[in-house]
Amino acid sequence: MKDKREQIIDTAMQLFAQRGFEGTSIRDIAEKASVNVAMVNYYFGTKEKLFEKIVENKSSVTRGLLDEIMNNKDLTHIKKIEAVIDSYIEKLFTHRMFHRLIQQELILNQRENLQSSIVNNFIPNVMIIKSIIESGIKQGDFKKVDIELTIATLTGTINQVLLSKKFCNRLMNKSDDYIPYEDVKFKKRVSAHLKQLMHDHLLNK
Amino acid sequence: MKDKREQIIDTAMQLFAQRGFEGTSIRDIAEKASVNVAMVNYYFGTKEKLFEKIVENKSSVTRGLLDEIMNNKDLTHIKKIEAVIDSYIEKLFTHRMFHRLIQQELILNQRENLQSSIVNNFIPNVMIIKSIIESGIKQGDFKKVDIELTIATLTGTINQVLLSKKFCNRLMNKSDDYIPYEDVKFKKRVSAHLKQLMHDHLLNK
DNA sequence: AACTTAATTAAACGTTTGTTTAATTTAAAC
DNA sequence: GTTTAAATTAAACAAACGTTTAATTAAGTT
Repeated sequence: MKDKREQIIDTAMQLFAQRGFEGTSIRDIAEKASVNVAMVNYYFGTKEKLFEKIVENKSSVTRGLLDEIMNNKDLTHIKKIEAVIDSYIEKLFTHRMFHRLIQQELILNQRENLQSSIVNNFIPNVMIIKSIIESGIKQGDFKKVDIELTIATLTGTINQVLLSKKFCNRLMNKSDDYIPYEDVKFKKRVSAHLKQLMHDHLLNK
Repeated sequence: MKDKREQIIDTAMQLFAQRGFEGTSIRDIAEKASVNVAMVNYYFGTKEKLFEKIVENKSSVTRGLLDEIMNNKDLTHIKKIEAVIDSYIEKLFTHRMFHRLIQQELILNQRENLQSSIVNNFIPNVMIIKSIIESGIKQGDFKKVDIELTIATLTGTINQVLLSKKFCNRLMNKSDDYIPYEDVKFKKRVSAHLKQLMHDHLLNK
């Protein structure tokens, strides 16, 4: 049995991701987490601080993986890009609730500090991918592409299928109750597409 | 001078797009639109109906353009794809407030009917692009790609730079007050990237 | 000019909201 | 077993919310 603090965080993240920050009341959270309403403010002070705590908590987990890929000298440039793709898909699909939450926060222009910290948290990842592509271009493995927009394509494609289940299912001709994100076959399909796309786009032939 | 009904719709769309549906109060809308609070309910009944009216209003405008492209027999397959890209960028950049609004609604899982109608509204566009790519493959102009995910890449890339100004500017190394969506050079850059990407990905060489 | 409908307003209504209080229970320390 | 602090509760609070009401003004019709 998780302790109540954790229970609140987990429940709040789910509800925030589903209904948005303003769309979720503290009473909603408390009820679903089976705790008293006052416990939320007791542990976190305010609703906004709870929100920040969620982002803070999860962000710390998602580091260091891309560094390994970049520094792995056994991999060619294109293999590194492939590893980045798989790492990204795995991470975002697994933590999709949290990912939806911060994407919403990015689109909304409320809470500037939080938005800044989210962006700042993402920039190092961008830089790593950027340096891989730059190196690939320098050494003649890759074509001279628009690096920043190529990164936008990578993340944008994943977001497009990840952020709305309904949209994804209609696009893929699946039924509404199908959950693509838990289907290994679907993950592999997205991975295969992005790898093919990057092969085509990056490699000098 | 616009009439008050229009003024309410325009203001509400802006605020909904910026702050979300629940994050925007009727009083906010009324104040910014310089009308009495009661006018919103007088014209639209409820806040939710106002929201639906906005989506309904705008959706009707955005049709018919892709059909022309598809049926234009002077264009090769790849030229059609290029035309689709430019048409999409133009449309989404111009109506970016509205686009943010419906993207938010897609991510949120509230208001199922509205979500369905948004998805339904988008599917015909998907089908047109799909049929272009299918035809291209059939006639040997295009490679056998993952059609659905290629469409996700097209829309996802645009969304990625369109939905959050702050994210876009940081990715592109621009200052925070720069508004990329009103800069023709930026539009052309996105267009050029997507065309290059689709050339690489689709064309049989 | 009288009448009718539409537009507009300020005020009020009942809920829901985030948060606080004050009292009570549980757990830990001595 | 007594003391002290932490955890938990039900109740209350003020503010903000969407919406309605009832009264007033403006516009259009006969």
